[in-house]
Order: sequence, then C-alpha cells, then structure tokens
Amino acid sequence: MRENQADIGQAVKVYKALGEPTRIKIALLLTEEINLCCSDIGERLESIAGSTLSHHLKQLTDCGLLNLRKDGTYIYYSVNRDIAEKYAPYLLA
Amino acid sequence: MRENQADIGQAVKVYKALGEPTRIKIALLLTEEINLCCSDIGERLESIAGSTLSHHLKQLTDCGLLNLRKDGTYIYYSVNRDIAEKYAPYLLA
DNA sequence: TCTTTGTTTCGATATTTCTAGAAATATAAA
DNA sequence: TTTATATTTCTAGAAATATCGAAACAAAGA
Repeated sequence: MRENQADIGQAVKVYKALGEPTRIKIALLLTEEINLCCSDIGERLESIAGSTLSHHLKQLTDCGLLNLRKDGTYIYYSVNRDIAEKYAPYLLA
Repeated sequence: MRENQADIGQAVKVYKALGEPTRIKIALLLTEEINLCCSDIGERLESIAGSTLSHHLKQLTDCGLLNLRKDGTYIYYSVNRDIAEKYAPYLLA
C-alpha cells in the first residue's frame, strides 16, 4: 500500500462529511463568503433546525475541513484551504 | 451560488462513495493496480462477501469514479482519472 | 449438457445517520 | 440579575446504509 494510506482515516472523514447535500452546500457557501456564523449559515439554507445545523458543522470541523473562530457569542466558520486542497479542491474551483 | 453548484449531485455521490473505508480502499487499490476484477479486489481486502463487494463497486461506478470493462466472465475495473482529478485528486497522489 | 467460476440480485438484520424538539450552556446587553 | 440571542447536547423516531447468505444469472470449458 502507498504512504498516503496512512491518513486514510482523515480522508474517509472528509469525504463522509462532504457526501451529504446540506454539508457540501455549507462547505461551498463558506468558500464564497467568509466569516459566517452558525445562524448566518442557517439563514442561507432553507428551513433547518439549529440542532441539525450544529450537528453538520461539527462533522465538518471534526474532519478538519472547517476552522472556527469564537468571538463572543458567535462562532465564525471558514474553510481550511490546506485540507480542501488536499482532499477536495473541487470546493475551491 | 456558483456555477459548480450545478453538478453538486455528482459531487455528493462521489464523496458519499469515498466516505466509507472499504470503498476508499478499493479506489486507492485501483490507482495502484489496474485491471483488477471483482474477485481480485476481494482477495486484496480482508474477508468481504462477494455480495457486499458488488454493492460497493456499484456505488463507485454509479458515481462515475470507476470505469468497467467486461471481458468474458470477468469485469475489470479502473479509476476514471477525469472524475478523480476533478473531485478527489488525493486518490492519484 | 453439465459443471465451474465470476458477479449480481434478493431478503433480512444490524448499524449508522439525519432530523428535530426540548433542555442546557454561554455570552452579551438591559 | 434578568432577558435575549447563539450554540450545543440529549433524546428519540425515521430513513438510509452495510453486511451477509442464498438464490439467480452469465460465460466458459469439460
């Protein structure tokens, strides 16, 4: 097997995160607009419960694809470009 | 939204296919060795039922990531490099 | 034709995932 | 402190997915 088999675990997580319509929309959204917080993202999607959105954002951050920055009550999300370029540059195209 | 939102459907399918350990192993396997048939792939994975393998291969081909070539009783699989490069060049690295 | 080998389909079960509401936590502002 | 807003956690039901064994299908060869 090749050396990149080593981090197949992260690859699976990243692809699993992107293999769901709502989450890939979030990822694409964050490549267009930076500095969106959880509720901003919720407004740009159609009718999604906050708890559901939180669940999706957790998967996207857990796999390393999204960075977060806390600012008071808000949490701002952004795409980790290194991870996106490595696994899914399609997002940045 | 951006123009690449158009084929988000295929992107979701590709990433869903790759977001599972067995399937990403199959994809990586096929970037190393070409001309493997279903049972060859089965031998290189550990204890997987033929029906399960068939199910995984179907998802990988349905999303466009794998090509297949029938030759008599055998079906040989290969990675579709255009699709891999577009969505997951990580596979070819 | 019969047999063997390779692959898929079917049926069933176990597990995972998606989704949302309610409750909890955190921070800021009145 | 009380209130309001932002986000997460808990819980549960519904839907999707993974897995396998058995049966079916397909092609090759004896």
